[in-house]
Amino acid sequence: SETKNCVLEDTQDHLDEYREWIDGSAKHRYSLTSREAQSHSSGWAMKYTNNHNKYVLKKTCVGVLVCSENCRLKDGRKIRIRPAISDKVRERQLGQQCPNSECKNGRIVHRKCTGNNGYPVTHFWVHHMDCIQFESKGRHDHPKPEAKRTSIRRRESAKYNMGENMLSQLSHDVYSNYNPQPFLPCDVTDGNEHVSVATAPMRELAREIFSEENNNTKFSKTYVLCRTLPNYIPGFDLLESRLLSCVTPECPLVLVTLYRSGAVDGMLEHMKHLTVMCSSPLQKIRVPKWHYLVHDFPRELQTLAVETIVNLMVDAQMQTLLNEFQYKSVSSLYKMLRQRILGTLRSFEEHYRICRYELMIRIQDPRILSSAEDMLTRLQSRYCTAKEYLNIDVLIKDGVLGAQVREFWYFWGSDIISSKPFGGSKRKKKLAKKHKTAKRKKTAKNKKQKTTYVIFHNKNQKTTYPLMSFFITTYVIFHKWAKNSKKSQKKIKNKKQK
DNA sequence: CGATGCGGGTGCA
DNA sequence: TGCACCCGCATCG
Repeated sequence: SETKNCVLEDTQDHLDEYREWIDGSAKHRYSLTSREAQSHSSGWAMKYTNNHNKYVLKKTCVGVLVCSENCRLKDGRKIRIRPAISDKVRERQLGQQCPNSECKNGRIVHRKCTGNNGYPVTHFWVHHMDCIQFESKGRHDHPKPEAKRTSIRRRESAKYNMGENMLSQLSHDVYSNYNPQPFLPCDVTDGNEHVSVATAPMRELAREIFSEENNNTKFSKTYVLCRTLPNYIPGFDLLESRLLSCVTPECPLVLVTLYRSGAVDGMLEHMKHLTVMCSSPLQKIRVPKWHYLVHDFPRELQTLAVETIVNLMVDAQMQTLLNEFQYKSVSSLYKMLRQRILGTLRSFEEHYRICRYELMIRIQDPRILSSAEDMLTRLQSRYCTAKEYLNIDVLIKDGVLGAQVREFWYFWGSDIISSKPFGGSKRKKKLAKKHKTAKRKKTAKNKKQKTTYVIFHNKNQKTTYPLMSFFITTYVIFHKWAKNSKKSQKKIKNKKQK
């Protein structure tokens, strides 16, 4: 097994392209973003098999349905019907008349799969931090059943009785969702390169601005806006990434990243890297500590990019929850987490709109309002350099806008953010302290009574801590869910006893 | 409605 | 204890 582990470690970074018709014993590592891998699908008709192991999803092949007369269609092909996955439905399929109009005596019969030592071929699926692992055992000793698409297409055609052209168009539309197109304007081949390349600009910029050695402790206290040159990083064009750090253990980093374009792999690598960066090095499991995560993608990339991020977060959360609670029911938890995280994602436009609105309604004076608008435009401009951004921070600190902006940050940003750009005078510090202690009290209170979790249910704070609130609600939901499942188990047991 | 997954349960080696 | 298989059930598209 030691050699096996070595081999696994060697290939750890390599992800495989999803393949539909895997035959023979094989092992693959698929991307977390792969739809097919997510749905554990295969060209072969595979049914779920209970192996009493919550970590590992096991499926067995249900073979193929063929004609008892072994007839041929006009084009010479033989009948290979995809068997239904559920036993009852498959039972129903058997004995029906052969769909070939020229075959009159033919009946549908089941050809079982015995390619795995006399047993059906098995597939195993395991979800990991960085990939979905697949393993197949045995070689199919029967022809391929018709693909999922064609069997559905057949149903569609029966339903709508459409012409061939319309039909192919329809199925193309339907299935374009299932086969995410690889992002074309991507010339990156090796995923490993992204990480090192991606880190450089941030660290370089940090060094440039603060003229410091690449010292991790110092770096972790900087407030950086980084803007990378177009096409500087292969795989994705990072428009800008704001990174705010602080010493608070719950939330060491605040991150705002905007991608202009890029390949999913590149983004995934970038996000992975950020996950590591945003995690405390002492932690065994790398959990992203994003306080704010705002993304703006081109429309065609949005789904994939969001998918990437969500998967990453889901996985990080999954690992934590599973480790924390020793609960192994992966799939429903996975789905639940996905939904929660998707619910907390907000587009940059939306985020900006809300922030801007909140800022503007606080400014009464029309002159100040216009200079605020100017400032926002300047900050938004793609020519705004990092130094300039810091200068604007200084401007805000002592300028006319200071009070409003500060108030805005206290309300919309957390104390973590606001304390950075608006350190400043004693009065401001007092203000900040007030806010901080108030929040701390609340937190402490709620830490004691673990079952209520109202910290982030306050209307204002909910918007302030979207992800934190997510973490908390996840925690609550998870507990409720675990309780309920225990309850239902008890109920069932009680019923049986009765 | 069927695909998919969960999990209790049984029989066998 | 591991494996194959059965069944009922819940969820989802």
